[in-house]
Amino acid sequence: MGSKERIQRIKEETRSNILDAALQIVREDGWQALSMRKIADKIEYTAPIIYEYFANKEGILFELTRIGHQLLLQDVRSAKAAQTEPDLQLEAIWMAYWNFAFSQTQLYQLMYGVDMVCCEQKKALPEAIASAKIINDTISELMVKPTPDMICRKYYTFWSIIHGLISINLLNKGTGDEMNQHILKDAIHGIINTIND
Amino acid sequence: MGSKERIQRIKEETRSNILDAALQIVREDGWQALSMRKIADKIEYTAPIIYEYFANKEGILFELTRIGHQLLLQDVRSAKAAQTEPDLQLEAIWMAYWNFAFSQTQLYQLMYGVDMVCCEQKKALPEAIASAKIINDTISELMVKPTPDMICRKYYTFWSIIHGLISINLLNKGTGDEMNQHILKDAIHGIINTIND
DNA sequence: TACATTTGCTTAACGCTGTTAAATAGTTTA
DNA sequence: TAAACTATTTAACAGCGTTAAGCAAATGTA
Repeated sequence: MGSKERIQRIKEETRSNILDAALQIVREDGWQALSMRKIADKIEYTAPIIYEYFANKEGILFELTRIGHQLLLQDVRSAKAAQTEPDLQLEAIWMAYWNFAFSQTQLYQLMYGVDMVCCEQKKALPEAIASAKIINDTISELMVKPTPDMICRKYYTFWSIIHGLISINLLNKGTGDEMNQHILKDAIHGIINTIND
Repeated sequence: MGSKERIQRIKEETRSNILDAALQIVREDGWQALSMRKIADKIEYTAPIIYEYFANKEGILFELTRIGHQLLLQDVRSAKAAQTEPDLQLEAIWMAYWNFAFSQTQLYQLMYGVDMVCCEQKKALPEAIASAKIINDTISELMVKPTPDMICRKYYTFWSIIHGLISINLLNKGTGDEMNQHILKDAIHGIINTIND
């Protein structure tokens, strides 16, 4: 009778289990180790079951990308809220990106990896847009005469150097050591100081 | 009789054909389309033949990485040679990186892609080291009191922002449009101007 | 209660992947 | 001419993403 909701509930649970299992496999053995059959093994089903919850493997990756952007958005919001001055807010936000990349490396790789799929959709992800908006707003607050074009340019400059530093550190299997964190802070201050040029 | 050399020659030719075929496939349909059988088709052999020239697929990727670093090294050398002043040399070198990324996108993806294989070997590649040395020397010439530590830090800062900007542009399927080239030049000048801070 | 239908799940299969071993054809050597 | 060696292919294995068919258990209906 009233088991409609119960069924719905365990279905959502299974869907969540699939995502959890996928992430667990990737954390243990990297993206190249992820397969539908391994996910199925982990949730104690067989592979075809997964296709009742996701259209295909890319669908799972897309959902994980979304989860990643959700988590990052939370961190960005907290970072901004923890500071009052725009310059400190901006620094805190980029440090949040940095920390996210090394604490959630696999999600970061998926979200910003070069060859990873789901490129088109990413742009449209509301969580990603929300994070970008927070950053743009903070940059705007720092400018004496902000124009959309200048804000965008500064945003790209910031994002490039952070993403670049992170990439190099991830490539070198580093965990974001002190020297590079130093470089990051230097670069952030450099851009902030010349933000009105 | 004297066909030993001829055989050697056509063997080297086949090896080269394998690499050419691989690169051609990747240029046409992307990295995910590359397979041993497709390479074999293109050179009009069957797949197992390839294993007499390369240990495995990763061996091909490694060799392509090497070729990429060789080409880039040439560009870097030309860029430096075309200028006399260190600051202009440095700008020209980074522009060479930028142009390489968009003219040889597939090789660039292989050389610096996040999830691509051959990570450990890359650091040891002599061509990659040679390019890095040229850049470090040029940075050193720009400094009034260069120390290894500071040179390294500036190198990382440069490389991060260039690699970051390139990544974003490649992700957005862009071809390195004018605005981002503008950002790149701005950033380079910014770092050069504060190189002694 | 008996039959029909739907649901949940598995098995089997297709075409693809990288890779290896066995078989075959072709050329060289004795 | 017979034996040895070389070049190349065919066949196969295990794994991949994905789909279709089958089965078994639960549900709805008479």
